[in-house]
Amino acid sequence: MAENDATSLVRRAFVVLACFSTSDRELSLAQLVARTGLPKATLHRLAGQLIAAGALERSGRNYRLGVKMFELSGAVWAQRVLRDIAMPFLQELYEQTRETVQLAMFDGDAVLYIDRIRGHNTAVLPTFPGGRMPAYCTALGKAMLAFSPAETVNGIIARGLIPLSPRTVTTPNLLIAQLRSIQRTRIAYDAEESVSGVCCVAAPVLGANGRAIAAVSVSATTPRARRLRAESVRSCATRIGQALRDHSPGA
Amino acid sequence: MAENDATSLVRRAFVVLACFSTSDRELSLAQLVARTGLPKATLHRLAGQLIAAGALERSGRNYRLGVKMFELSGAVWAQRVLRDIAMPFLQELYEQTRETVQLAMFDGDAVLYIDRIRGHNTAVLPTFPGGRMPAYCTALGKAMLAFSPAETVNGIIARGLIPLSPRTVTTPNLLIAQLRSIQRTRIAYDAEESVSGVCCVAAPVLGANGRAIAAVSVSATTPRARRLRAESVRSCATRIGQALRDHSPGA
DNA sequence: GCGACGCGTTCCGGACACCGGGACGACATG
DNA sequence: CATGTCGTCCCGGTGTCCGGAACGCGTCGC
Repeated sequence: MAENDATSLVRRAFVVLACFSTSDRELSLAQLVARTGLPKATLHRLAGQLIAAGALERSGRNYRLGVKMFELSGAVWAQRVLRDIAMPFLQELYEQTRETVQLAMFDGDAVLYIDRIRGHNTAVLPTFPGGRMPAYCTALGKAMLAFSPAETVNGIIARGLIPLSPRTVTTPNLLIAQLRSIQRTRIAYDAEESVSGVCCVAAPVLGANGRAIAAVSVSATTPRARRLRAESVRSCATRIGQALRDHSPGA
Repeated sequence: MAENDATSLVRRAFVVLACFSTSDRELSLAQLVARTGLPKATLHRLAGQLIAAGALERSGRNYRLGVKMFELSGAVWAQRVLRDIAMPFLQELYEQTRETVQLAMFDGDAVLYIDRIRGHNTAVLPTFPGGRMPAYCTALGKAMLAFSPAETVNGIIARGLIPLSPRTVTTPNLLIAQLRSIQRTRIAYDAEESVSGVCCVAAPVLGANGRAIAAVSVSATTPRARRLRAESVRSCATRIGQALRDHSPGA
């Protein structure tokens, strides 16, 4: 485990917290040891300190993230402002489509999900606010990649297009062609490329400089996806972009 | 500053992170020093470590919370499950009312806001997901207090009912009478008690044991508040409670 | 029942990551 | 120019942190 190279306590603390970022609700001390490579006694003490700080909680003999981590997230300004401004538009898009609506930003090589509106009987997605997915195989990611610097795209291609589903596009030329199309149409599709059985239409939220700040998407199970209206998504994204510019002129 | 008693580095780290939990988007090193009482060199180093961990970011000479803090929040299971399950119902409530809908949990003496749906031209509230407010002067808080152990209520009263607005209820007997009424009706009101110019109707989400797990509210500016339908809010809360029980039988 | 194993908790001598006062350069102001 | 405030860096000192080891508990297989 590369993370046991960490010598700084703060770094170690966040390595431990990050262990919970996957699908695990709770982890035992032994599991944390296995994941971080930190010595058991060290980890036990660190976990105790994280509990005292509210970052972790006990659940029986297991640990889970504490409410403090939720609370601190509200103060992450970039996400909060985007979410606040986008919410009315996302809400309208949901009403127009009756399918799951998602808002995401770009972070590293990944899509970082910011918010989501879903109704009864909408597609069950593995994504959630705070979650991440590789950019190259999600409509949201591609929508943003198409309006990102070429170095970003090239970097992602160089690091490899690992398949996430049987339909993931893994050839650089095909991805680049898709991004070219998105640059023209401002609409990105994900035809079961990230999640089998789910299709997605996304559009980039652009800043004043033409770069992607975020993206909006509508997702549906494949049989229902033919009803997804690209124009609604694109319009929503455009209006969010405008609302952001109105909120922070010069941004 | 009481927090400078902290000797554990983890504790100090979270004291620093908590400085951003208020309304400040960014803080300078000097402001962090003033707020935490930690020595400047110590703080400078700690902030650097938090940056390395992704918990803080630089913005010019200032600091702000980093994207990592948003990302970790997605893994706080209790909030995530509640939010996921409640979302379709919140969405319906928004459509019925066209006013700001909020979902909250109870944490310590405070309401912790979990999610919010708002539209164009809805009331501007100072609350946001991750934010907190005293329980005794918010409809959400009172809805939950009414279905909490008596010790909880007595503790809050003993610690003092500090006014948040000119309309905040600060006499224990009146609060208790309100809670009695809420126990009968399952509806709580906030008539400009927490925020001047804003009224709120809330209902508790009850667990199988009759205790409040969370609460739902609709807020509107005072002139529009007479249209708020208590029955819609109560029905929404009841259905969320049922959905939670279906999701985790025995909880 | 007994031994082995895995788990979490606790102890304690050692050490090194962290501490913080102080120096320094940059910038703003009178 | 002098003063004050800011953020950054240095470095000797030290106390918080480290982690191996021991321990108690529970489970499982023989």
